[in-house]
Amino acid sequence: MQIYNTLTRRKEPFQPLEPGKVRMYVCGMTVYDYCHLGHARVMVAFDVITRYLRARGYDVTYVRNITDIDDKILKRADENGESIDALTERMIDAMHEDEARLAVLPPDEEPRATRHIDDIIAMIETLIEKGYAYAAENGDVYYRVRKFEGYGKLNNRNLDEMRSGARVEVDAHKEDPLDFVLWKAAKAGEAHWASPWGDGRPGWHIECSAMSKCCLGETFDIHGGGPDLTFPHHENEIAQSEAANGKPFVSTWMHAGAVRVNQEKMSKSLGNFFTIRDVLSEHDAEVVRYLLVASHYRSPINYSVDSLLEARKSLVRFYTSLEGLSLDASIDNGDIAHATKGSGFRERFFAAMDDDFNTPEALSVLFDLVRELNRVRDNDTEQALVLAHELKTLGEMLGLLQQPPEAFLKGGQALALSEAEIEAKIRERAEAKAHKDFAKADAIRDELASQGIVLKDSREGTTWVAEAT
RNA sequence: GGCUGGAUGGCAGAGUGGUUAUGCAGCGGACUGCAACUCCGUGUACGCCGGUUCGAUUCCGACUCCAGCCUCCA
Repeated sequence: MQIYNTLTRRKEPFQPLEPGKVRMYVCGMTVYDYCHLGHARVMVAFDVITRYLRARGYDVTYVRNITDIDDKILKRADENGESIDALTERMIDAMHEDEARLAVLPPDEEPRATRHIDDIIAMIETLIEKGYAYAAENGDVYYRVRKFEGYGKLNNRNLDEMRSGARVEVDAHKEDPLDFVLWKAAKAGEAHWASPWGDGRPGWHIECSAMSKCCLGETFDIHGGGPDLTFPHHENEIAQSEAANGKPFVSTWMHAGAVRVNQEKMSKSLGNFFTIRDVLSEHDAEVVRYLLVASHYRSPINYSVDSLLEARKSLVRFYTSLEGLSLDASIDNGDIAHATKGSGFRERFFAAMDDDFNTPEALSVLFDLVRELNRVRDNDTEQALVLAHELKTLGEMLGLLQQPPEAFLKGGQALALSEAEIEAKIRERAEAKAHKDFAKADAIRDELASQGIVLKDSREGTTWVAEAT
């Protein structure tokens, strides 16, 4: 396998520190608001990565943190007139709901900043002891950026150049404008924890250094996150962890691409974001997931209703080919391996995924598989079943194609008629057809079509599908 | 200004130093009472200018444009 490493800016052969085992940390959400599609992208991308690594036989430990104390949280709780706990619990529940609907499997651990204050304080103390941090008079503790030799290596940044054009906050308590805060003194009435430097709360970056160490150790395989975290967040994590531990922090840095709207990054600060729940109130969750998987995880994707409709059409093709084939456990896996031998779909799928998780390429293999399946399904049911089973198995590695086909094809749209009413119309039309009253039959079909219901006649009878609108 | 990516056919989106991506849409055919689904066939492509090469969309350099980061942001 090879994976693109942000640190070296190239694809590298993937070599876990411990053979057969992958330890991965992904920066999760700051829980002061509902997740938007940008968050969905990161969740889905690393979900696919985890699923595939496991399918590949790795024992994966996937840790994704929750930032549950932070300036934005304090502000929002205050605005809402609710407690910090109430706000963060509410948002964490919402996040779990959202990801479950998107078929994102839960990470193995979800450490929360507020539950690791001791680890955070311990790490800051180590940094002070080693001369990488200093406590200021106001009770803040800062990281001494110039002391860390490798600072800027993740982003290819030069400290002196940063200084000139930078919009770095000037703070009288800092020795150097580039220094960043590790511990923030609490103002009167703010949430706080006791520390050697007085009451306060952790800075944003330190929690990930402390929690990743706690959950995965001082050095681990993969660290991931959104596209806007490379600087300063991940750069600062490297500085903190490597200075404190005296060891390399992470082998492979992975960053997802941005979700855009009208060619502009979807973000909180631009206010152009769509929350996951808003999108899911109008669109099938699997369609949204498909949209995210249909592009490579590092490419930017542009969000639009048109792109969702296209995603739906692709899924319709997949599910249509699976429709009517009963896939139960009766198929023996050994038989499948034998029967699909030579077809090469699985090999091609794995080859695509081995190359930096190339999901678009992997999907193209599945489309080829579908064509083959449709070709054989009328005269070789056994082979069709084998292929359908293979399609579902490979689809699962992408978190797709696990619904009953009929459920997907008939659902996802708000229909004006109930299923029973539709069935009644179909019977009425069948009767008309039997009497060669094609005008009436066509009228019924057109009537249903106008309500987004497409009829499909076949030898076995008439079925229907909800059309994307 | 500095640092990253990117520019592919009507749209979306992979990939490759010389050979079909794939999906949607289009066109022709098969199937169908007519359709839908499906199958078969088919057209349209690699930002611009140079260089390397027998040959470049693919490698190198310049240019133009786009996006991201440099401030909280996934």
